[in-house]
Amino acid sequence: MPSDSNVSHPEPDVLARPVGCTNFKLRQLTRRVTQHYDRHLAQSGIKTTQYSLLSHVDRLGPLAPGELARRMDMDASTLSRNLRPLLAVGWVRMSEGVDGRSRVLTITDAGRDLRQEAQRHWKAAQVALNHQLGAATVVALHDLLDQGLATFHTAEAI
Amino acid sequence: MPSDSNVSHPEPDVLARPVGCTNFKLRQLTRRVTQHYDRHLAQSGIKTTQYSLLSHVDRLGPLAPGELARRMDMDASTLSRNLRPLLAVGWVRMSEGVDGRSRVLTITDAGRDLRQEAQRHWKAAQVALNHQLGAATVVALHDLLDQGLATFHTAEAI
DNA sequence: CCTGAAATATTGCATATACAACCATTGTAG
DNA sequence: CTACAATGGTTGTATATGCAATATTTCAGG
Repeated sequence: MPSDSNVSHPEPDVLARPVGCTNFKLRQLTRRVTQHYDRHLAQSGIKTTQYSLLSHVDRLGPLAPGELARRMDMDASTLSRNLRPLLAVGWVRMSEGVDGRSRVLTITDAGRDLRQEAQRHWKAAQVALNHQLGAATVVALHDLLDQGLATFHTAEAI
Repeated sequence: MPSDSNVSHPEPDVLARPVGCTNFKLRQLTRRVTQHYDRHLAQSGIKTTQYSLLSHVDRLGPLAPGELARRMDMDASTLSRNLRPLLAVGWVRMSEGVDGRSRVLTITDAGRDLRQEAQRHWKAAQVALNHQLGAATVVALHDLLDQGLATFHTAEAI
């Protein structure tokens, strides 16, 4: 049997043959897609990442920065800094927590207003993307991204 | 016909129903995957993004910064700055181009050596990812990412 | 009580990313 | 030839990202 093209392996031999760099492709598409969302959200004066952060603070209610970082699966220091503009502008408030160490994040009224306004633009961006890529493609992509996130979650040892 | 669940539309009605934010999911997975590659590549003292850049300069041969930016589908100013560390360390050289305006990028011998060394770690990272996610999943993901990139390419009007 | 480990958040440092504005050079229309 | 648009690249400004190191506070033993 010189060729195995008709053999139905559960996992083909691609295992040992990386076809292009997953990281590069991911970063490339992420750049493009972020620009797409940003162009829509620009009309509400907020970046997509900030909208994302604001939405999470809104939905996950008053909670500690560390907890939010875990939920959003990002480094605590990154979150700390990304919060800065939102705090400065007054869309989010940070108050003392139960401890002397911990803090609590709460969305403000202004923040909630902006979030509602921005949500319309986000939705437009998402719908436009669905149209451009085709709904089936987007659904399939989400499935794979979710699967990747579930598998990878936080740190794995080398 | 009250339900269309058995009708084979080419595009289901998901078009108008965004299921989660594509951008957030993409960014989230990109963060995780970049960390994965970076942990492997750390052993050769280079970041994944830099390895990517170095590889492109190597493969696409001597070429102008602008051209490289177009090929890698990134902003020229981003490329300009990302090149800085590679130039400083001497993995890439920038010389005068045909014009007084244009420049030419060339990989150096040191750069080529490092690239070869780093490539082993990149491959290990890619293989590990293939194992963790399953080859079929990675192949499917690449397909969707490529499809997205082809559709989206650079700027579209809102 | 005191001391060292654990938890929580932030800062130092380096890189990645892009838009807008800018400088230099070249090409072109008059 | 000269004024002006086009081209190629960098800089200004702002944000995103994470690792390592650093406070600060709490907690667990002794």
